[in-house]
Amino acid sequence: MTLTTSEENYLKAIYHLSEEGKKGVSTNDIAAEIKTKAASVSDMLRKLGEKQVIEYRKYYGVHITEEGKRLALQTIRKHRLWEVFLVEKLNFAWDEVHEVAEELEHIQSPLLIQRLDAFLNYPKFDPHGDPIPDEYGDIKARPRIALNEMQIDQAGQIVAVKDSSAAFLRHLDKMGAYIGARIKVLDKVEFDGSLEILVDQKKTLFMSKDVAGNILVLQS
Amino acid sequence: MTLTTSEENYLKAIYHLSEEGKKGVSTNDIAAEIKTKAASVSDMLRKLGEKQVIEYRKYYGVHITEEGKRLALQTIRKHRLWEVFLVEKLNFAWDEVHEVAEELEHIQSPLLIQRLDAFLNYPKFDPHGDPIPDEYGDIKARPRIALNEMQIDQAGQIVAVKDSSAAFLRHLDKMGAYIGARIKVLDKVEFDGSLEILVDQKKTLFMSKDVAGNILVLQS
DNA sequence: TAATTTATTTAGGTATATCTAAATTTATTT
DNA sequence: AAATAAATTTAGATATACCTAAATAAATTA
Repeated sequence: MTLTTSEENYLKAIYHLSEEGKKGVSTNDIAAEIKTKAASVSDMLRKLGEKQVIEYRKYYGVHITEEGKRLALQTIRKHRLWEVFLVEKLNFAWDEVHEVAEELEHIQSPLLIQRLDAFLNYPKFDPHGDPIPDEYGDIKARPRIALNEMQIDQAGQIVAVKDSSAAFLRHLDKMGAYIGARIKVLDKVEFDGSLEILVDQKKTLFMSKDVAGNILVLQS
Repeated sequence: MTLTTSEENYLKAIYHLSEEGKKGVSTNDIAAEIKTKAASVSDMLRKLGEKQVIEYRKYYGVHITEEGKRLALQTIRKHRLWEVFLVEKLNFAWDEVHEVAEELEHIQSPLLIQRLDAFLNYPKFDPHGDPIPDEYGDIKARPRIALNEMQIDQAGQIVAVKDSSAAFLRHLDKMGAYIGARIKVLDKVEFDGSLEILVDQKKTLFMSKDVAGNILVLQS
């Protein structure tokens, strides 16, 4: 079973949307994710349904099949390995890699990915802290908590963001935080839920509850 | 001006065919090079003509324009840089890289290529000994020399054969030589012009002037 | 030079992946 | 439960990049 670039992109979007809620994924949600029109999505869902990578019941959304999940995870694996390469070897900033990885992930060569994985020393997480599936699609989970849910005096390391848009990543950088930073919650303001954070044991900064809710921390 | 993947492939083929003979490139030659049908080529030539990357006169073949040459050289640059990456960093054999590089060359990101170039330490030649154009399309020529024209004690690497018939390649193999082998000329016999060659710093062999004349070496 | 062969182009068709607009189904209100 | 709103699908177009078969131009041969 081989998929076109476009089919891979749809399947990846469906996989990501499936992970969020447990229910079926809607046509409109997919259209928003892919930045295309609902009519185009309907067309593609019929095709993906015929290829058995999703279960498609007209008007009732889709569920990804086991085979679909396997294929989506392979694409995700490639995307994240390329991101590691771009950041660690080519000195890209971690907020510059997404678009290029979006292209690189569609290169078809199992040998290439196998060798790239070895060259990068079998990384388990990408520069955004997201786990890299192994060649069988297995993911090493790492329990993460949203920063706004941490208690005062708790410490940890920023490992991911929920919304990884360039805009948000830039904002994070501007504040003085970054993925990989070691942080500690100094205070939580009762009034609006905002937090005072110590970064790398030297810099303190304030962030809103919403920003903190978008940051995932590995507690230590 | 941006070209589609397909347009880039046609332009690259036209560039390569242009380099061989100085005359216009024919529709059928392009079809053979791209492995497509003449009718498809005619369609594409009209399009490339409109984009001014070739001069197209119906029934009389095409000539590449300066802009077309510039774009073709950029694609060739990307292709060859990726080949270097695959061989030097991912341990691909030099004869395994072409297909993958054929895909990688179409990734659109000037920054990526700039960084890749730096990461590879600005290589001037790819693993086949072909020169890598710089970002302005300038090529550092390093003419390949026939093995029988080398001087005693000169060293290099076998990068190609003029006659690539199965019979000749079998003979080469039987002698203990192969494309990619590092060689050194130990002696040239005055009597018949035959040569004594050291292969991979361990094995010596003799070959006739005619055989040596069919082998192209990249001097080091 | 006329006839024939070869090369090339045009005409018309297929498949993918989009789109807009209209039709239809499902969900929500009143 | 009927009316309305929202979501989704279908119908019909467009663009790319192919294809085969037919038409036509150019080159070659008799």
